[in-house]
Amino acid sequence: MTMKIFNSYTNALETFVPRHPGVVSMYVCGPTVYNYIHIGNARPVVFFDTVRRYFAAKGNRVRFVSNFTDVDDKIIAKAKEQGKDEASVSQFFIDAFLRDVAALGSSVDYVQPRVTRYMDKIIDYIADLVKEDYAYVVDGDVYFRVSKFAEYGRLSNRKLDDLIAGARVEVNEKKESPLDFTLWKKTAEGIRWDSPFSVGRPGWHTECVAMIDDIFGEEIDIHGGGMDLMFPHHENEIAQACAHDHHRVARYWMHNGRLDIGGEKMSKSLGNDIKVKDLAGDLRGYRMYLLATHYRAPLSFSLENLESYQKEWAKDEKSVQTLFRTLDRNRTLQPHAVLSDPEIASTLTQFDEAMENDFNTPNALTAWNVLLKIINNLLRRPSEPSVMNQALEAARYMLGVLGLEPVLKPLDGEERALFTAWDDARKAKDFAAADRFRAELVRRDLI
RNA sequence: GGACCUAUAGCCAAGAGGAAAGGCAAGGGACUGCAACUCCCUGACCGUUGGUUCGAAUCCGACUAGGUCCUCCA
Repeated sequence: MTMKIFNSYTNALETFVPRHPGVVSMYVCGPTVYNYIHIGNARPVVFFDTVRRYFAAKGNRVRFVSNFTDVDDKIIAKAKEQGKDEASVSQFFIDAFLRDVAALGSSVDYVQPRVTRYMDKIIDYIADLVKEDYAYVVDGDVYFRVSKFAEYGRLSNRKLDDLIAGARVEVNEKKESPLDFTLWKKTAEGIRWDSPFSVGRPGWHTECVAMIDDIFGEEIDIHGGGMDLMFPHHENEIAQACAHDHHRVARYWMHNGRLDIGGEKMSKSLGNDIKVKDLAGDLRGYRMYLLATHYRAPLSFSLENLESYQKEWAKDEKSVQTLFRTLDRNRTLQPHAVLSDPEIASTLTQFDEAMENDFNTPNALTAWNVLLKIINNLLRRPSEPSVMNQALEAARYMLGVLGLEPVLKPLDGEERALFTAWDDARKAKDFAAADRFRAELVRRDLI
């Protein structure tokens, strides 16, 4: 099979070949930590984690990096408002972010560079751009000279003339061109650093390329983020990297589509923004909801749909748990089953084909549903332990890739005895006792 | 003003030129000591309208409705 990825840079479906065989390098734009993340922020968090899981499941070593933007006007404003320093504000929301990420079933085990800890490298990067004449200093501010980069606009498919025509009346007269973007801003307020240009702080476009250059030291395989970052942020990253590092940051650019609420943009002014931490119920149901739509398509959120997917996820998890417990009760659990059953094997093929087709997670979920039906049928009647173990193995693989991992715990002696007692009571037609044991099993969430 | 995206059953959603996947909800049936879970069966003039084609949900044009970007935003 061949991995196909839609490359936003070329606007085409391309065969994915990592630069170094067996190693996939990924960078995903992370959050500006001035608030809790909302449900739209969860989309790239879940999707790119799934990409990572798939590559890892296929035996690759995945080098996954995602930054924290902990220098920003909004953080400074928040710190001022709360009478704290910027570092404690950003640390608070970094912690909150990582809790949300974990609750969504995404791994928090990745490289997490922060702007505040990258200041020297960011300043050096900007200084290099100035030295090479790709950037210029005016009154302590530094701007990137877009006119020097002929390919500007290629990623977002824009023409320079259109951009200039559409540009707002530029209040900043220091810039040579309204398209030039800020690399460094001189400031007397808030968190700031000394630099060869002035005392100030960096613009937010340089951090990602400085981090990528430092951590990977070469063009990476995949750069991901939301479609709304394509312009200007990613365009600006490419411009800087081409000037400084002589490559386009990443060989494959991936952009996820936007999430809205009931067809309306989610925004504070409409009063319809929802924070991840405020969602009720198991967030893995939300993960399933997010993965049920292809990552590039727009997704319209509703609480009704969330509940529907949460219910579905609960049923799915229950089936796998029942399969696991049945094998456990019969002492026929095998740690690693070899997949020889053709029906089960074909669901795996179907699953992989979906994933290899530009991470078509909706179709991967369809393959999962086929396997789920097989599992439920195996559970309806006495079945071969070896086939059941294969089904469990396949389920673990698929759900592991999707980040929807059921909690599977072996039964302890007491639980095992309870199942036996229930069985015995039913066999003896002592239904009053059977109902008591059943109620206890339900109470313990074992059936 | 410029650049785009989306429109498939009550809801969610695949499919991207050759007989409309899947899930949820709903109805019917089966299993069960009674339940729950589960299983089986039942659903589509693919936004409207012109065109291209032997053949269009899929390609092209127009229209309608929503949305995005050009300005902080995943």
